Amino acid sequence: MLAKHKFLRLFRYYNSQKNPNIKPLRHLICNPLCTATESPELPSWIKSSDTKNLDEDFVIPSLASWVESYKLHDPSLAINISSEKTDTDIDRLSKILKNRYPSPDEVVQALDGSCLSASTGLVEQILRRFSNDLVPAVGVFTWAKTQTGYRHTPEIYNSMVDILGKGKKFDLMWDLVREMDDLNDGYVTLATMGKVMRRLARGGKYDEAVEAFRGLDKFGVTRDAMAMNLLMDALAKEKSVEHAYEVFCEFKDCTPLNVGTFNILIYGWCKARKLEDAERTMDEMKKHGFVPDVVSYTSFIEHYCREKDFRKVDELFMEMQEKGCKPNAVTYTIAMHALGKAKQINEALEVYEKMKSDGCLPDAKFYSSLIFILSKAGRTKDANEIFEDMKKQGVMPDVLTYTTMISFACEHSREEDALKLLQKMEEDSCKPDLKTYAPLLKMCCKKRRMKVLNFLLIHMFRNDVSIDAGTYALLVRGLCLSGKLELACSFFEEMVSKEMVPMNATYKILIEELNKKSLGEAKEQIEKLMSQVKPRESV
DNA sequence: CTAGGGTTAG
Repeated sequence: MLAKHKFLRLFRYYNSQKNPNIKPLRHLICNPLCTATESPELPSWIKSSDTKNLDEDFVIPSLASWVESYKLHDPSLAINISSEKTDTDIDRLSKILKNRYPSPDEVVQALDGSCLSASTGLVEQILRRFSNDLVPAVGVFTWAKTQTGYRHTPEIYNSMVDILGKGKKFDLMWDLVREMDDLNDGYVTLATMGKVMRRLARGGKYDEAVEAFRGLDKFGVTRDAMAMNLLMDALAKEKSVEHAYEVFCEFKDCTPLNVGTFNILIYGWCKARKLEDAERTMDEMKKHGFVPDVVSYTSFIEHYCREKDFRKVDELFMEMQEKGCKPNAVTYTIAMHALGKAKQINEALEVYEKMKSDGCLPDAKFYSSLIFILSKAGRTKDANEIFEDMKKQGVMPDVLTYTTMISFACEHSREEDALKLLQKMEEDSCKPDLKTYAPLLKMCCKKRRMKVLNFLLIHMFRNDVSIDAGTYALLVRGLCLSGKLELACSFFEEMVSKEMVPMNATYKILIEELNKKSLGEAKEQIEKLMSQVKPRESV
């Protein structure tokens, strides 16, 4: 049967969407937890591979009727749904966390003294809101476990594993994985171990990531093609395609391979500018009886785009045609974007024309790129027209489209436009992310709009967007350049208090500015903080 | 998450 929390998320999702994007829906529904026979049968379009071009008038009623039949199927859900409306718990909980307790234990104590009760929705939201803030995240997670009648879902465990990995707390991360395993309830899945491997790879612990893969069966997870691809992808994306290749060599004879396995390597070699290795992998792929597909070719096209070798890009498009491999929206996006960035705007627009004549439909990401290159070329009016036109074509702007529009509005100091777009996003139920807020924050620093800055910080919090080290760096730097040193110092302190390691450049600019203004006392304070920063965990 | 993101320079 469909897990309750999952149903609730689905419910919230369908309640909030004006323009359904099927991808997250499928992600929500299509997993082993949800495929049991007792559940009302899912609408068939959810499982169909054609996730694009489903229109709203069709999807929403279909989903709504499924949700209704599900409610009948499990009447207890009605109660949960009505309690969804009480968003005061999250506010009260957040207020307590604002006290910035120094350790998770103290968070637990504070929460024990409150009359809050844990629920899946509440914990999920807190973990999102504090995903870059370990003390409150771990505190709430630990506290919720002690609440009677509450049990963490596997997804919440997975989120916590991910948060610990992101914060480089690898020992704690492993402890938690073992704790999940001890529950003996199939809590550790490939989703869990995927996060583990990815975080280890990102932390440069390549060997440990491989070890995690080797030991998958200890947690009852199968070492299949999907698991191996996950590991290889994690390694290849973190600048270590060589490690990915080693994994490939070691396991290729005892693990089933698929096209994806080879594409991950091709992509990795291309990204690392090792074209010969990429070509060798392509040959090896053929030897294994796999035919290069659009993904394989697109990786090569991207490589030549990076090299600005557009003659070679054309050749590859031709080769694809010969081989009967149709380029898709991704392929066209890459080619157009690269031409636009290389200031060959007319050639870029030709790609758009070619795409249309080839019968390939643009998607939101494609339009975002088009808007980006037009704006970059100073053609703001055309960019705006495309932004309006895409909706008429039935493609709703996504977070990247809005971020692109907001970035350029900020770059041209069109404050009002930028904020209106942010508001429009909300109306469209399109959630902003850190990259959406970054240009807005930067603009506020530059123009010394402290009230707007404050508004944005609250906006972020309300949208569960947790500030990361990069965003703190942007704030400190921007405020330094605008002479708002007091605020710059307080963000620096906040950053350090979250165990983030400031970059040298961030530290340097702050010290320099404090020196310039002869603020000796504040400078000493910052130096003291910096000396207490724990050096990055190594080996 | 097998491929498409502009990020931290004036």
